[in-house]
Amino acid sequence: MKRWTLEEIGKLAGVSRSTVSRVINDHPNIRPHIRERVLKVIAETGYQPNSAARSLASKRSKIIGLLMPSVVQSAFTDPYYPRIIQAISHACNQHDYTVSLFLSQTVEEEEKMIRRIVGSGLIDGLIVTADTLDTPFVPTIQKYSIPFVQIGRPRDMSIDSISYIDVDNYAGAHQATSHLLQQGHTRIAQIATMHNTAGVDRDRGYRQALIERGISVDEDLIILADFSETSGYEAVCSLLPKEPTAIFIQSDSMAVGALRALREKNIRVPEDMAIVSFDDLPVAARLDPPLTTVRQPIYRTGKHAVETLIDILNTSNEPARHIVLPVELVIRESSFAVS
Amino acid sequence: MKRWTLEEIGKLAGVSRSTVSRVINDHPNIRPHIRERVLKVIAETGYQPNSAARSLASKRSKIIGLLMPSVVQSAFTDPYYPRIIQAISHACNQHDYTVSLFLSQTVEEEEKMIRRIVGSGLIDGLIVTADTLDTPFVPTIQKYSIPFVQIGRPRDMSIDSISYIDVDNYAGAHQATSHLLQQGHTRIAQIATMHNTAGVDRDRGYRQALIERGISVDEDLIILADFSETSGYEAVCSLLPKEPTAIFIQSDSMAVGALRALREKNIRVPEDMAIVSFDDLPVAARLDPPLTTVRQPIYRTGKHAVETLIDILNTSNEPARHIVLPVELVIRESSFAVS
DNA sequence: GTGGTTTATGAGAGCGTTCCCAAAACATCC
DNA sequence: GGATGTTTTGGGAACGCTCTCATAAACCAC
Repeated sequence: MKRWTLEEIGKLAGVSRSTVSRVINDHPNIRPHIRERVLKVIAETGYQPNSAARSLASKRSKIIGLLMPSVVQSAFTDPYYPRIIQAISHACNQHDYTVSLFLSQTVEEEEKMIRRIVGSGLIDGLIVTADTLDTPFVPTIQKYSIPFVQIGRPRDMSIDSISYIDVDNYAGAHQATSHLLQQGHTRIAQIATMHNTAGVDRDRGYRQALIERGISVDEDLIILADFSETSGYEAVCSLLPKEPTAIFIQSDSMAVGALRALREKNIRVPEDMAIVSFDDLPVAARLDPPLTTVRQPIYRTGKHAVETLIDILNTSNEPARHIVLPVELVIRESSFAVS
Repeated sequence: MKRWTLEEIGKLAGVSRSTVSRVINDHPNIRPHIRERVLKVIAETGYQPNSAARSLASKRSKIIGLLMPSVVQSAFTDPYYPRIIQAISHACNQHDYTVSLFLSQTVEEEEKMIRRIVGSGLIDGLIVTADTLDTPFVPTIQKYSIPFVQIGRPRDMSIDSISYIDVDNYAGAHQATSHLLQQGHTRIAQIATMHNTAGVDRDRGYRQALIERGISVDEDLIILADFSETSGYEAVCSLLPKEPTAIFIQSDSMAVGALRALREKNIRVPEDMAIVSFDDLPVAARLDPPLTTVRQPIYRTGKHAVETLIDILNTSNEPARHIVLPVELVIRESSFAVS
């Protein structure tokens, strides 16, 4: 398959390089019959503009990077990440952008990678999944002043300058906890994480719901975990002596581990222990019993991230965009609401 | 952060553009003190070569594409894919390559995408996960004569011209089935898939193991499924009336569904039904009972794919490389071998 | 020193676009 | 039918690198 150039296409169509370029880039002020003639030649030859030349001349590569920091790696078993990757990839394709993937294992590697990517002008912008509260690469990225959006709210201090997409973790947790309260539970435990703002916000929602009902928060009923299945399992074990009647679990994957622990101890769900969790991953509906859980729109999160970034690229960086997507409590059997 | 050019770096170091270029690209014939002087300036300025200019001049982008065809999408819940993405990404970083991700939803989209990617010279090579037996994009890729490697053996007809990395599905299935035979089972069912060559090869291994023991294959005991958890569940249901005493299940994710079905029917594993499966995903060890399963080296598969592709890029396309990685039977409780 | 050989460096051209400016073509009006 | 204004087109320069070729510098032997 021959690689054509603008010049050649122009010659075939009887016009100049510039005109062909204008046709391709949808410039106004082209006489219709010329445009058609050019398009015909393009179609016949299968001409594709050379992307390197384009980037060089226009200073835009139409590539956006997806950076998932080192810590996420361990959590790569969580189906959340594949979903978000998928969403971002699709959205990029739709907008004629290409995604490049940057997964790093260690912090140093990360630093080096960012330098290389960002310094070389390979990418126009960056989507970053904010996993931890301390995101050492953010300063680096900002130094190069490359547009980026973060998935997940950054910590408060930097919130004004950073564009982000988040889901309403606070409201979701609030709803989940309120739902348990409505079932009459008063000793509602929480399996929580504090590594990222999602965890922090969910914790806030949980607390607020209790407070609104006049129930004081019992710190003993809050167990810290790390989003992994195993940590959910362990959290339940250490929670049982404290005799809660319900648990709000901050993620489905931890809930999987939790259910396993409860089954082993012969504790019935929801009769002896009501469970509400967060995410609504596909697995939630298939568990025994099916999980009541807060559905977060992962796909839309990814889509919004891409579209927001592209918008920033096409306009300007200011002001930072903040998008918070709504969540929805999906009631299934694990919380007893059905019976 | 200022973007420097070769010319500027050269001026600062008191040499020409060309010399700086040679230092960066590790050319021989540079006097050591000059090289040092240049390197010093590069370090001080934080200079990074512009990748667009590089690609344009050298006709190599140092980007490789990872193409996952439409059909894979549905199976994106299978942890296999995240793992392989991770492996490929890491391997690329290690070799100073960048990965671009191309997930397509529909076949037409795929076609269009390939044209755009491949025609524009954006990528140097392609890694393709071969999900189905019919891979309509392979001809398209070949038309553009862009180097690529496939993950998973292609169907026989095109095997000679295509480089691929595969795991030894045949041997794995053979081992798994033999293991069940050694436990004294004779009515060994199979939950099989035939969508891709992995499924076909595993089926062959299963059959061969039976035949070697003088047991004729009972086609009734082979149920077709599609790698999904749900299909595993359903397969078990339709298998039970036929009263097998053991099942070889072609993937862990189907085994998850299968175990769920067996638990619901109060059939004990491994006492009433021995299970051996394939993949050894993290979930396998955590199931109840832990799964005996054939471990395939997913991470190494990805790594080999990248390295093989880079090797092809640096040398020539001929002859096609074929790599088959060994697998290993991991014996846990679901097959009764422990007791 | 001289001549010849090797090694190290610099300058020019070219990669295939985009962008800008000037020229050409066309339209409008008196 | 010219003068004027507007739209459309073409050509030059630039983007920042690599690659080739020519030349300058260094080296070596005699």
